[in-house]
Amino acid sequence: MLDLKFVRSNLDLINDMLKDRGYDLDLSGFQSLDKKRRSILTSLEELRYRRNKVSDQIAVMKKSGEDVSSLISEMKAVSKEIKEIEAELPDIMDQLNRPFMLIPNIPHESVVVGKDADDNPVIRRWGKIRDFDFNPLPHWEIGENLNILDFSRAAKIAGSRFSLQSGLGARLERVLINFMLDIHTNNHGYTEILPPFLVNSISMTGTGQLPKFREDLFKVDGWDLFLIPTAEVPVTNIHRDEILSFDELPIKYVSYTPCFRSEAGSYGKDTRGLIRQHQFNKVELVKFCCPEDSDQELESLTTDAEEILQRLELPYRVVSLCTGDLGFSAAKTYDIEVWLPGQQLFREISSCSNFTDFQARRANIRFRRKKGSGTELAHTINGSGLAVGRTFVAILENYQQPDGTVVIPEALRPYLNGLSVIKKEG
RNA sequence: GGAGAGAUGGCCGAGUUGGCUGAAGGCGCUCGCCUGCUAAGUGAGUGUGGGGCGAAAGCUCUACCGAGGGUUCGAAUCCCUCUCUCUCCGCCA
Repeated sequence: MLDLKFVRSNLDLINDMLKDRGYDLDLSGFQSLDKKRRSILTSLEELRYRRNKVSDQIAVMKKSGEDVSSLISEMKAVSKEIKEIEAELPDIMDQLNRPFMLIPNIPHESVVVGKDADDNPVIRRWGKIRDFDFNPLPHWEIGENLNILDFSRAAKIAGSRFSLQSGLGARLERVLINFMLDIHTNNHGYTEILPPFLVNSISMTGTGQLPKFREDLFKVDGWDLFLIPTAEVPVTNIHRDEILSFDELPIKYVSYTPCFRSEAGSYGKDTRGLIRQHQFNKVELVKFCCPEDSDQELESLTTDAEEILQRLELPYRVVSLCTGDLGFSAAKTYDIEVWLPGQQLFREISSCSNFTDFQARRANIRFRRKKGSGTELAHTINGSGLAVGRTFVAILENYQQPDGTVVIPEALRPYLNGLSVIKKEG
């Protein structure tokens, strides 16, 4: 959510921004609605002032035994009027808020204007793409051949877009989670969080999933609870409605959670393999910092995520999302894309974003520079560090051997009792 | 699931026969004074959101005592609903 006062006085800028982002949002009614809101508020507060004053007067007069019946009947009318105006207000607020909540964040000045993913500039590349002297297979074939991935039974149990890992497949996934958490906590100074995997609608609104993206969420029938689509939701909401102190910033959290997404609207896309699942594991990095640091904190969060790929020796590139590809709440986003030789493409494995004060305003996350000074909105930053399932995919495809086995990256071997290769079991 | 208790400012804690209580008192914190010894004393200040005026400092109004409704001229105080916390019983990983 943007600042109301800012929008009020920068409507042209907002409209340009919406165009850059490819949004079709009509804000023409905004100004008159906002004016109406303020005039209603003013008259309401005048009436309340009067009521408060006279009520005090009544109390004093009553004590001294004076007759107050005429004042009371007069105030009866005033109270009635107040109630009528109060009843109007929610409707105005709602009319004003509905489009307002649908305005996306303003892109950072460094974000290039573009239409879609094809316009995303590549910022840097890392690692050498391996030269295969055989035809590399996609991970679903590798995994099923090794009996560590089973999509048909997953479909039997739950349906399409679910997966089942077994044996070393399950173990590799678990070990990857530990590996990532260990690096971020021990080497990068993040505090580990294990949050609820279901959250209420207030939390979902705080991070921007609601009201705009309800169809993407799984809701628990009969409860005000949703399955989290990312740890960003519970972890960012840790400090909802809080005033942080300057000294504790930046706050850095790392959290492993499963993530649940309906993937509505992506029918027919990535139907094979582990790429797009209703449930997947992710290790998420979340930061809270002061405004002047958020640019730098996004850079360091991104390199924190990159380090996982470097240690696993998986080649990747970093792209900066253009205006047309940028997410709703983000001012700037770096996508880290890992190379998948089985599919001959770079695939997003982490998305690192600076939300500036956009999420913080919704979620009411503030900080105070000094005791007694005013409050300011914090900036929030988050990114995957990394998507575990896609890391699993990248290992299978990049480390596959002609005989169908998969070599385990050096960095993971200590987590697997020194095991160096995944062979078909049983 | 059954029975009961509670939810007040950064914290503790008054206030429940409705009326200068945005809220006593204490602690903490900030600034000043005093003092000189790892402390004590003393003075002042110390919530958030919204509106109006102002270049600003600031002034002023309004709302907020878990949340939402209701009663009333007037509610932290009365009534209803909900949420959360605690205690006991039951059940359970």
